[in-house]
Amino acid sequence: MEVKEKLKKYSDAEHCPVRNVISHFSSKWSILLLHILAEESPMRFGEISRVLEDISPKVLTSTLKNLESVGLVCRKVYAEVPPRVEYSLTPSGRTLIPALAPLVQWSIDNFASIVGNRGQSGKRS
Amino acid sequence: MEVKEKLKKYSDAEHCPVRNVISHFSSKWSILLLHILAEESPMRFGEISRVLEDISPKVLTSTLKNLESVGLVCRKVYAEVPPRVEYSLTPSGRTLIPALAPLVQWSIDNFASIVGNRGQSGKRS
DNA sequence: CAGCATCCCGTAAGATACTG
DNA sequence: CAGTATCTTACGGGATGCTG
Repeated sequence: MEVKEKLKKYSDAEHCPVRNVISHFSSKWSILLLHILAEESPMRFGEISRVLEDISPKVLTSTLKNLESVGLVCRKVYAEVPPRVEYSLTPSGRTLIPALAPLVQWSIDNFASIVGNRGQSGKRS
Repeated sequence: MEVKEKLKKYSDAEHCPVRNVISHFSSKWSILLLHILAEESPMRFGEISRVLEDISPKVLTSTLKNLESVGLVCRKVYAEVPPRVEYSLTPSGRTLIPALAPLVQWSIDNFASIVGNRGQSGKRS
């Protein structure tokens, strides 16, 4: 198939798998969150909050909900007092991690050159 | 290193390679654009516009600039009348494509289940 | 042709306070 | 503890019109 045809087709977000999928975990914390859960599951809400110390509960909630809605994360509620909720990766979520690995590696390898002299030298806001 | 330490470190966007890198091409058209240029380089501004027919010049410009600023795309201006500008992937940009491939594949494989019955059946706006 | 300038909108994301 | 509610800001993205 012609490149142009293919891309014309994928210009429509609804028909582009990559965009459709990426859009779901390209939010600020999604990938980080996935990797946290990949290495340590299950985790409780508060635990995650403590690790991602800069995330607000609201954002964490929405990020988790988003990931849950696309079946990457599993949310398990325990009817206890005090309440306990545990998050973990779904099988589907687990398969995403290795698919992401090369990209992560690339990012690490190219981080320096991408950021240029930022982050490399003493630059810290 | 402890997972938590690692993630605490990466919570700061500036120290997280993945987020830092991904943030640059997680915009709506970036990946599509990269793949277009991966298959057909160089391309002129107008050519790209025609392929990505839904993109506005402004957004295309900013997307290209963004990709250029991180060294993924190369912009070549020809001092002619009428002006001609050609865009192509940099070597760095080319290495990104294969790193993205597994993710793309994963997206394709999991597209259906992610979107659920949307896009599968007749759903079209 | 290849943009830039400008205005507008929707949504991600942050801060803060409150609750089952 | 695990969120929700509300407000506010920042930015991506789109539309339109203009220019070197």
